[in-house]
Amino acid sequence: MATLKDVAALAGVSVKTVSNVVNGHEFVKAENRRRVEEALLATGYRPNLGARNLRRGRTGFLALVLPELGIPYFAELAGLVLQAAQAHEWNVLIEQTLGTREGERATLASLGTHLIDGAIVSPEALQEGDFAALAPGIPVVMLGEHTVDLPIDRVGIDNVAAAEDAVRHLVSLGRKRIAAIGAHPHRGTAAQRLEGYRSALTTAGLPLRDDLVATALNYHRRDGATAMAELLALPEPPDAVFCFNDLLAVGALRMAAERGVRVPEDLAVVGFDNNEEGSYGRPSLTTVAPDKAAIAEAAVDLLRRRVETPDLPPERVQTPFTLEIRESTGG
Amino acid sequence: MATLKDVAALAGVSVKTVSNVVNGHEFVKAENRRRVEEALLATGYRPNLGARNLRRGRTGFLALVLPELGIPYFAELAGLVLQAAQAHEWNVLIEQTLGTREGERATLASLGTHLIDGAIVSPEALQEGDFAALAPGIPVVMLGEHTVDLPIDRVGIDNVAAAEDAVRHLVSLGRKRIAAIGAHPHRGTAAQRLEGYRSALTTAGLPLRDDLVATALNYHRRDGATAMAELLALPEPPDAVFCFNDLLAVGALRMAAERGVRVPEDLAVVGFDNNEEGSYGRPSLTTVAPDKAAIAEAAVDLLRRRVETPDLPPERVQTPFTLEIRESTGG
DNA sequence: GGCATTTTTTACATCGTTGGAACAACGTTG
DNA sequence: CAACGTTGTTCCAACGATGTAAAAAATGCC
Repeated sequence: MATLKDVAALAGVSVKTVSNVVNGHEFVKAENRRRVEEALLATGYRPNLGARNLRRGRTGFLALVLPELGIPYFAELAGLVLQAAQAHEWNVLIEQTLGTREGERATLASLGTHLIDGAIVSPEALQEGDFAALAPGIPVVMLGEHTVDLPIDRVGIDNVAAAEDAVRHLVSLGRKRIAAIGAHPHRGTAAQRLEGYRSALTTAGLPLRDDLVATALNYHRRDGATAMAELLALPEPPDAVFCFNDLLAVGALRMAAERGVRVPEDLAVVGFDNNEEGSYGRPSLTTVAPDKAAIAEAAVDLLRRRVETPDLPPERVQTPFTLEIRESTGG
Repeated sequence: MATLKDVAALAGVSVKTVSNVVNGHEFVKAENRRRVEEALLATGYRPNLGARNLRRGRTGFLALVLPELGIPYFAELAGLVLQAAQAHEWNVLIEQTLGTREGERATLASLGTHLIDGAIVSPEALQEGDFAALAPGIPVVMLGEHTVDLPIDRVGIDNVAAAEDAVRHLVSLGRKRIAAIGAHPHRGTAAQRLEGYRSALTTAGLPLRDDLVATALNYHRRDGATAMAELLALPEPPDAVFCFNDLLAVGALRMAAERGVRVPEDLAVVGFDNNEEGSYGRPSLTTVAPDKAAIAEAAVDLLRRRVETPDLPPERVQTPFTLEIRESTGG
């Protein structure tokens, strides 16, 4: 692979002159510029970005830390972040934590390897104190909620309001025994959605029944199915269920069908995330639809600002969402 | 951010000694090792991978070029490649081509920027001559089939045999009018699956009817729905359909349901890819299940071998697959 | 203790690039 | 024609890490 030195030798000028041409600096004589450009073509020169970045102190990389690409929400989000980053000439390095606390800690710690200009992190299991692992001085933008309150930039939707909207919709259908699937001891997002669920029930004058709140330690389809099975086994099973993500809802729908429960007649179901999967299922899934493109763009933009001006006060960006009403609630 | 120099100053030894400790070389006195390790902890040193790789002549990066992370198959595969790459201390850079020929050409051309040690490419629309854009000397492993026959490493399943299995299964159920969804003028994978479909029909003594082969220019859910609608509008609609991927099948299932066609009674459906989505739908989807982990591992491994020994003859690795029989064919 | 041998440490050059200083060539001006 | 500013070029150092070779220290042996 050709280096600046090779090009310079071929063009009969100094290395720096070639560098000047490559970087579009002025003050290069037309004659020399022509010869350098010729030599560039002849050698097929490509800058070694590693060396360039070493010299410039900027890497041109951004890390995207998320639980798992196998989860549609994160896969879709990752695709959008990739596109948003491209506009800022950033390459994206994706790191999977597999949703474990240890994985997240380790990944956070590895961010300090000078390889990246900053990181967008979607935490799931992080807890108090884990942020100490984060090398100081690395610009980070957090996605969604987390339980720890640190001075770090954040992007996300108003989860409480979104959950309230979802549950209010179920209330408006006349449902009385509205369950929730997805409570979690350590997830900030879960806590907020639970809060919205409770507040909507209270506002509607419905009782808060603990047996209608199902915990899910993971948010995969099978966890939704398991939780649904438990709810349906109650002496007074629910007539509606609000799932904290679409995968849980898909699992719940499947289990309801297996148990002969009709959706939406016997049971109305609402999800969260608006995965494309939900709109093609039978019944199609009513769901809270965060504007994922807005999240991706806001995160990349916020990160760019922080990289350029590290001393800005931390910011909290709220992105919009809508409620997509489909067949699973009779829409 | 601390550098080797800082650590060396703190420990009172030379930079190289610190480097030796970091890299686990022998011949470091216990006393010095202890002091260096102390200093490493105190400074929170992290190696600058850019600099290290510059020196080593290796970038530590691998590009994964694929159509779109929003497609479950590629998202799942990407997750597995990430994991496989980790074992070889490779960071993965994901590039989306959005499935367009121009996107793929452009990405291939940009691989030459010295940024990566090699690339794993899942081509979709590449055609004859497009490989010229690929900078020479860059190790590349191709996933799946492509129409061009070049001396390049490849990993994939036997698509002809897999399609034959799928269609043979439909034949064994007694279906007579077996349709296919997913024919495509320029996709190697589509050509192979079509070949398998035809050969299985011929072997079973069933006629090849062109009106039962639906083209899909994209492989998204909506394309499957569109194609299914066309097939169901035929004077003699099919009693089974083999979809070239699961997304097409999901769309087809949805459309069948909307038209009041019962699956599997009136119509048996088989997909391809074994997305988790398919196993939770109603009915759950019978599908060809490639061993994705094996594909990811084989690709990374093949790439490693090629990086280390560029002169090896190109290799073709076939990974295993199974047929998962579920409700959509009465399983 | 003197010498050879082994172990441990260090200085230096290097990877490919770019910023800055220094320098050269040039035309312009007083 | 000397002094000057402008334009264009080269040289050198540096980014942070590591391989090499040489220097230094420790060890063994007679």
